[in-house]
Amino acid sequence: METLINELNRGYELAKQLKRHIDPLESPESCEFLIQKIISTYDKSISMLNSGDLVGEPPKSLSAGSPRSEASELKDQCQIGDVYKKRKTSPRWTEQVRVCSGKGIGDDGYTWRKYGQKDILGANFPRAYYRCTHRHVRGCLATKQVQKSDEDPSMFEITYRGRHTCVQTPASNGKEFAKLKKDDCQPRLQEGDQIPLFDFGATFQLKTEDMVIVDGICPSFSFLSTPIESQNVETISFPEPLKENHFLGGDSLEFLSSLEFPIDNFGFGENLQHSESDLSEIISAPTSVTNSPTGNLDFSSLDQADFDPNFQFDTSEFFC
DNA sequence: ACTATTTGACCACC
DNA sequence: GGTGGTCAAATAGT
Repeated sequence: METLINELNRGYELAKQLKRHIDPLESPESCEFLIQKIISTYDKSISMLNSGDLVGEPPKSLSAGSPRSEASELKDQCQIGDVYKKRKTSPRWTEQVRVCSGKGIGDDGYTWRKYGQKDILGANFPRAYYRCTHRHVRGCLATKQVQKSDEDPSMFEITYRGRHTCVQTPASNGKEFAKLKKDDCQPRLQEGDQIPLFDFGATFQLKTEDMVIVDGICPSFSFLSTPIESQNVETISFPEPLKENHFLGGDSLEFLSSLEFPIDNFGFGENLQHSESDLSEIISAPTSVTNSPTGNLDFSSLDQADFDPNFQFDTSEFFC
């Protein structure tokens, strides 16, 4: 295990060195993206290994934040009348994900409703509590906690608790998607604001006229039709140059357009009028990239595609 | 009017 | 008794 950690650390450092040697002006955005992806993967893997998350875990991908089996799943099945006793018997496994960027944190494709916030002892920032919007309608007991990192205020630590028992689709969850909140450093969107794309740091200019375009593009990236069971979370961070319109900002929408995603597969062709929250949701949803049925989708598919302008996602695999 | 967020209070756990 | 998680009334936003 120690050797493995050392190797991962080595790879992590090498990837960072490589990143430093690449001239952003000469390198394709894809290279920058992939390198950042590598670093992110190493970072997560190391964290998982150091925290012992893999002990007793099923052989899932190292790059994903595997659920931690804190207690028997049998407890998950308990039905407790007293709401306060639910804490005792609710699903005990948790997932943690670090999300780069102070905007659009935790936009993972599910709709969440904030139900509380607490100052945590020893933490510089309060912890926000969210539960699935469909808690009452569909009895979904999934919750998550969002807390700004003490070490790096630009990072957020998100802890997921419980599995979604609801099935959320872009069309169904858009209206209720968690609003951006000032307390979480998520300023409300306004025309001209930069909003995160993919929720890993990339941003692009939000313009009223872009709405339709975004509606057409973002669903392709939103791994929203998330399976109930798979909640591994992937953190992908774009380097600063990419945040500043080099990759997805401004004219870089061309890049997204060039990917030619079959948006009709998501049912967005029928409803191009989305609310602001719809947009933020759609855009940021892929925070949990590995929420896909593949369990570890990552962007390996992008690797294979080498950013071929003609590349298309096989959505049948991701969204079925 | 409806929905989401805020926040003080309550409760379980350690 | 302290702390964290949740509830629910009050408040804000649309």
